[in-house]
Amino acid sequence: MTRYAAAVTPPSYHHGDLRRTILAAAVGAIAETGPAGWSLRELARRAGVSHAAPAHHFGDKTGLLTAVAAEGYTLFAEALEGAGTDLHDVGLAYVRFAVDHRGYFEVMFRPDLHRADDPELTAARDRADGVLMRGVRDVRDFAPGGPGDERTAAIAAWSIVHGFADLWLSGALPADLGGDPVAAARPVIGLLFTR
Amino acid sequence: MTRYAAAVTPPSYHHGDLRRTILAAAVGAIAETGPAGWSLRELARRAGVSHAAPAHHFGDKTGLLTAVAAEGYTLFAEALEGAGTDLHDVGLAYVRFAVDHRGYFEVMFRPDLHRADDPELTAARDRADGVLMRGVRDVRDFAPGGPGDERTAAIAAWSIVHGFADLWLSGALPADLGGDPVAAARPVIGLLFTR
DNA sequence: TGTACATCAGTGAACGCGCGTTCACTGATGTAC
DNA sequence: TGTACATCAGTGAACGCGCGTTCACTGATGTAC
Repeated sequence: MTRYAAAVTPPSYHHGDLRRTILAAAVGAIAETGPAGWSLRELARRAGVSHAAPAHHFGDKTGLLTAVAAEGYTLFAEALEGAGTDLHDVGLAYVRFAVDHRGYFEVMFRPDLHRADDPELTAARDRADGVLMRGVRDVRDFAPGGPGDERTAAIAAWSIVHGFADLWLSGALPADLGGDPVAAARPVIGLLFTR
Repeated sequence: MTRYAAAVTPPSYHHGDLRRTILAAAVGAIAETGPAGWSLRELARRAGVSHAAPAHHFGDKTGLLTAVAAEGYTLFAEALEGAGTDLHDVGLAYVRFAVDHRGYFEVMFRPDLHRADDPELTAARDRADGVLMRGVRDVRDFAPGGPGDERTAAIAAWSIVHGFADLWLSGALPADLGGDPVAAARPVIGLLFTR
């Protein structure tokens, strides 16, 4: 009943959730054609709203991409937190997020696309960074020793999962790895820990 | 004397190396504002040629980016070959290339920007792939054992250097790593081998 | 060596188009009384 | 409960602009004789 309430509600002059609709359309468009493969007008057409609506909510394309990145980092932090405390699992969650939320991921690590001083973006990114670093701090067993090694280990773990995700998304990895990026990443990441 | 011959040569109607000039301008523009941050007309202005010249040589933007990627893969293969046979050194050369030739690197792993069936691009990429894979095949000592492990090790090595380079270029890594990406990458990559 | 001609790299004016932006307007919603 | 009004999300027409593309033209170079 109420499940379909939104669908049967007669179209109103006020959309109600235009901001969210535009954001979702942007994420979809980015996943399909990259952060530069569309115009604000095209996005509005896609979302079924007037072409002036995106500007009304986000100002310009940079503002919209900043909002995408901010929401992306929030979802990212939640995904990593949900993976638990084992660094191996956090790494797999990293890869899974990148593949499942390509539209967010492709914008998050492109600061040239953001409004750098946006407080919402900064807060969301700091949160995600915190989760990543906390995960690493708990695992000293693959850092041979010494205080400097811990950070080196953190960057190595970050690099290997980030690199795998990026190569997977770009289609550069051999096709016979199969269709499941998380399964394919498991032994690769494992190589960093088991020795 | 002849060092400055090109500079004092009177301007001729025929440029002589327009293709190369445009290519160089494109690589510079990409390094500064990314593969989508400029138009063909803007590029022509930058190169000091007529706005119709880029189309004359490359057809459209995809054609130009395809040529950039093809030349990039050729330079990349040379850089990796020049690093020798030690996989650790090849990895550092990978990072150095990405940072020193950002304009090429940013296009190479973005197949959505290329004309996929371009024979020159395909040949250049195959060559670079060959160098990478040969480097890995020589180093079995960090693959715990078994034939499947060798490929896993190859992908792990590729992922860690690619990820480090990408994170460095995006500015995501902590600032106190210093200004030399190759020096910063050395212990990180080392973590994959020494155990 | 000189002349005539074909070739083709590169030019620049002109075009139509989609873009971002502006702005007066519409109409639903919330609030005061 | 009813009326009046303020607010503001969203619209749609109009604008000027830079873009990619086309195309007739220019002029340097190479070749034939």
